[in-house]
Amino acid sequence: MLLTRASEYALLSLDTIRKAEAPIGAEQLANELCIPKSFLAKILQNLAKQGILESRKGAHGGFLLAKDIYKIPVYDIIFAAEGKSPTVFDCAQYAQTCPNGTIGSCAISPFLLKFQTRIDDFLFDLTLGDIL
Amino acid sequence: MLLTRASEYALLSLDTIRKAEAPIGAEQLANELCIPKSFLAKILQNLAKQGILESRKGAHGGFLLAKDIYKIPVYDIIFAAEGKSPTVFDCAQYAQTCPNGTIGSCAISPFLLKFQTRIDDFLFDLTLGDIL
DNA sequence: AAAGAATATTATGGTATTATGGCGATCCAA
DNA sequence: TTGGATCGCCATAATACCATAATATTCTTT
Repeated sequence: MLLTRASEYALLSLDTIRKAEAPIGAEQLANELCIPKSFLAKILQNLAKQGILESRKGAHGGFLLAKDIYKIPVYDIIFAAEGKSPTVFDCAQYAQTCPNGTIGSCAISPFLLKFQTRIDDFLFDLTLGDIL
Repeated sequence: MLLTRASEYALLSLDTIRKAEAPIGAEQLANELCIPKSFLAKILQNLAKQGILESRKGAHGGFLLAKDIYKIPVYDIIFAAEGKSPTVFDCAQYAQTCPNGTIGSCAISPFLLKFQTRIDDFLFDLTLGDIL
């Protein structure tokens, strides 16, 4: 699978957060969406680091959107949630056992690159506002 | 990752097989491509079942292409190699723990569907001949 | 100061991927 | 017809990653 639950949770959370008027806490969000609290907290933190969410500590704190939903590419959300960009096939990861050791220059490299580019472009051009 | 090594091995194998004039055995192919024999054998068998490869037993047997490379969608190859179609995100697999239990009708379903369709279309229209 | 809430770190069970080995069934060729 | 070559199938090990849990710490508002 290209995406894991982290991305699902991230997108669902953002949908709830954008509808709220005040900051929402991780725990409340976890309850509303029936998502494990700890797991969600980590995802929200990553979204905040990426500049997608703003986090406020202390009483009446929580998370809120940091920018306009039409200025947040879906790509950024997924990258933050997964901790890496969604990849078709990661040659580098298999460097040790790449047949012939021809990383990036084998018969199927052009195909993989083109495929990857298609996906990246799609996710870059699409904003959170477009899909909600 | 969207694809596993099974797809990589399948595509590399098909590239070698199409260049050969006589059937190639699984063992020889494994040696040439530096791929574990048993693992490769299973993949080749799946490609044969799918009608992409033809298998010949006995002396001077092996695998050869069953049809023209421009009539083999990359989608079919991946499906055969992976044992399933490449999915962006499989909601059904998480049916038990889907937030709100709204499978296929949550806020992000339309996005997931559109994304999946893009990938499917890309792989359907692309043939083995196009990428080699 | 005290309470509320994010932040950070570590650990763990489960599951999919990846890889291996062996043996039987089948087929071709001499 | 006989023997070697090859596919076909099953069971299993090892590895890696996903998803989750638990806990302690830091920060901020009231």
